[in-house]
Amino acid sequence: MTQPSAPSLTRRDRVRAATMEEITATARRLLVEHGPAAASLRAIAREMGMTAPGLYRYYSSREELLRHVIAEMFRELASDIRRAIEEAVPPHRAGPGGAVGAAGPGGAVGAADGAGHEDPAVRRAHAALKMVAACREFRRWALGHQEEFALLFGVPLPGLDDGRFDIAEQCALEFAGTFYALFLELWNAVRFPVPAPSDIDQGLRVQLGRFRDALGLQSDAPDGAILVFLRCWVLLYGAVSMEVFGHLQFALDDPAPMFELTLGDLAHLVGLEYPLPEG
Amino acid sequence: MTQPSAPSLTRRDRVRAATMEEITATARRLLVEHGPAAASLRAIAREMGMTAPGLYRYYSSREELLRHVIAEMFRELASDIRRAIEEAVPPHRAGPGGAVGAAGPGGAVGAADGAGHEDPAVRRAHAALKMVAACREFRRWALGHQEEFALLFGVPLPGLDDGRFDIAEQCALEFAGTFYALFLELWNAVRFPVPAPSDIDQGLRVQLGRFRDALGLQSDAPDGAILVFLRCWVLLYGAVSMEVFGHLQFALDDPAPMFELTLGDLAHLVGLEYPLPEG
DNA sequence: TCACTATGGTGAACACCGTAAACTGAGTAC
DNA sequence: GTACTCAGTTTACGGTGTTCACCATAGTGA
Repeated sequence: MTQPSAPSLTRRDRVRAATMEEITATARRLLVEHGPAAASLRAIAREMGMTAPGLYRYYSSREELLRHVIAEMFRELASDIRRAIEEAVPPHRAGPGGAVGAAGPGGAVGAADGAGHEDPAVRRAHAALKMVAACREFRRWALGHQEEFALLFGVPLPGLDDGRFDIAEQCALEFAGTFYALFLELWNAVRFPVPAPSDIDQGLRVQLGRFRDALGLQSDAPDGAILVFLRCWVLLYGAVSMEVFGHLQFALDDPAPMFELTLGDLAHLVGLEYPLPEG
Repeated sequence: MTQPSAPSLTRRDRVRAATMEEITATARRLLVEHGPAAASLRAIAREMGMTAPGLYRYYSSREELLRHVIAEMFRELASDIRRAIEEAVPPHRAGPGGAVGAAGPGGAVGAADGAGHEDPAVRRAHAALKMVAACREFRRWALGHQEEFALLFGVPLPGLDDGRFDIAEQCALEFAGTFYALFLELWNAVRFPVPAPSDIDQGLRVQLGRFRDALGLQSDAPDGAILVFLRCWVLLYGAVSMEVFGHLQFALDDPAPMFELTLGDLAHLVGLEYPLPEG
């Protein structure tokens, strides 16, 4: 040891070991505050009062660390959207035999509210409110968490798709399940028109079936409904990511009114008329 | 000079100076062949038989170099799409007084073909064929140039939007003009329903007008038509970028049939029925 | 022909980066 | 006491963008 007292001078005294959550939280904070390049292993470690190689005790690479950050963000986003869905409809006191909604792992939140309601018109209205709230919350989160959104929905990390099913993809699927659960409720409430099985490309139909199985929510929704779900998702993704990534700036300074029209398109896809009473 | 003959041994003899085009071409080749991280200044320079600081004679930073690469890609993509549009309809011998289409800087290609035709049904059919061809070519290019597509339409470079109007944005606008010129032809041929000016949010309408002016193609298309144009673009962008970025893989292995349905949605937006005779 | 200048580079250096290997100090089970 | 594990640290390697000082060549005006 060349400088006997150097270690205790240069680093913060660590009274306990770091945790994986602290590391991902630090990484995320740096990412949000100073951009993706600032979330380097050295910077993360420095922020925690340690050195970069120490992080390898917790994650095998920077990419694996980032995947855990991604997973955490997916969970937060899904949670925020579930909350927005819950708050979209007034609380409903279910009857004694009510609340039969099958809440799967995706979390069919609010299934006891609108879905369990006996009046079809109320169920329909509640489902529409929830749908609009979920889409709005997705956009709100994206605009308020642009760096995070870019990580979740932008160009994927280089080695992300090496065959195995990692935690980020798992949480992404769970996030999709949040929307899908809402969509199922909508389908049960509205029964909007969907393509007949015979009108769907054969190869596409088997893929839709696999996707439904992967989501884990058992349902009687036909393949056509899942198809409509994906079309809605594509439209929502396109509108929000174009806005967040600035790809609409060549045309619009403020894409907000355009998004309202997108909501109208979405509502049209699921048999609703959009201009609802605003919240 | 410590080693008299060293310079001529270690580097390729450069008989002439490098050009900016050679540099961007080399950068692009490395990007495509080995991913974005491989397009480092040192690698580009090495590939050209020079050293990294020499590149600063041509570009003030790596980012500026990449912006020129982006501009070149936008030009190529626009050119490919224009060619696909031209080849979508059989060549038409215009009458003596024909070919009145106002070809602006965006390049209203084929304006002398379908747009100048006298039979409305033919004009309509040709416009539909061109629209489908353009969208298909956009997807084809994206799938065949995934690294390039990610650069053009993924998360933008960090410092890209620092106020000034650089060459990449200029070429992006020109690319948009390619689609817009086609869209104008479609509008003139089909006159599909568009939102009335009074139905469009006031703030949105002035933005749409600004956008039309920025494109430079003088036209009598109403604001509602530009709005439909943007909605088409959002849908197309969403479908293609989700597929290229792998964000549909959680649901679909092969998104091709899904894209055909997206084409149907697009056709519906512009008053056409999609299942056309395939090319 | 001489001096001057612009062009188009080079090599060294700086401050970073992810990562691997060897090592170290504390705590703990036996 | 001894072996072992944990949670890090040093050190090092090769890579990155970028800056700086320098240099060879070409062209030009006097």
